[in-house]
Amino acid sequence: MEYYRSMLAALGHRHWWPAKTPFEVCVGAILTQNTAWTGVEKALANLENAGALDPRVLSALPVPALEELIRPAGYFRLKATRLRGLLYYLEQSCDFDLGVLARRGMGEVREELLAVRGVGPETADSILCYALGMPSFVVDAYTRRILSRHGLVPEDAPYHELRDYFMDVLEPDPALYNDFHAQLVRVGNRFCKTRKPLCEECPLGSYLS
DNA sequence: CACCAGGCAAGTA
DNA sequence: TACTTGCATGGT
Repeated sequence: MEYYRSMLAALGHRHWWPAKTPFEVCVGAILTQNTAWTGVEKALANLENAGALDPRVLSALPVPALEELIRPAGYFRLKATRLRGLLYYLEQSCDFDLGVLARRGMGEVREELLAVRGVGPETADSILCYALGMPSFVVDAYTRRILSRHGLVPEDAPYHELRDYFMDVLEPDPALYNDFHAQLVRVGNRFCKTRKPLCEECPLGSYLS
């Protein structure tokens, strides 16, 4: 919590995820897997220009066409199938009305998302938090890097351990989880860019006080 | 040129 | 169960 207060003071509220609609969040969550956001932006722009940032239009799109549109996000064949899988789930579970999912129990929806091929814990939590407005803490590479380098968790700590680390302490407040993860990404992006063990300039230490 | 980016699943022993 | 590998483009 001290980290959060410090980052909040330094950076201000971020209220995050660059997307216009909850559905766009779902698409972005798949596209950004192990990929720089710049490529994802291009892919999303392509989809937008094609009028395909709509669940029904996107579902009707032939796979090769979809692959071409998302090519700049990398792993395009893989992600095309993953998107189809997620679309199928969204249609079956709520007929593309994400508000319906948002009113159900978080644990239940999380399990269902994890059962979709190509949806792992981070993607599921991103959708829960940023598309459905639920208090599911998102752990990503930056989160792990920042916490482990500050000796708060082992470097190879499993996903759920990091998630619990936050959720055991924080109130289940969607806006808080949203902003907190955004802060971590911002700090990681600016100061812990590399995978290599040291990030000398990382000023998180100075955020603690 | 080498390395990295907001993961995940499948294959191997 | 615990490693390893494939997936692909674009930027530094």
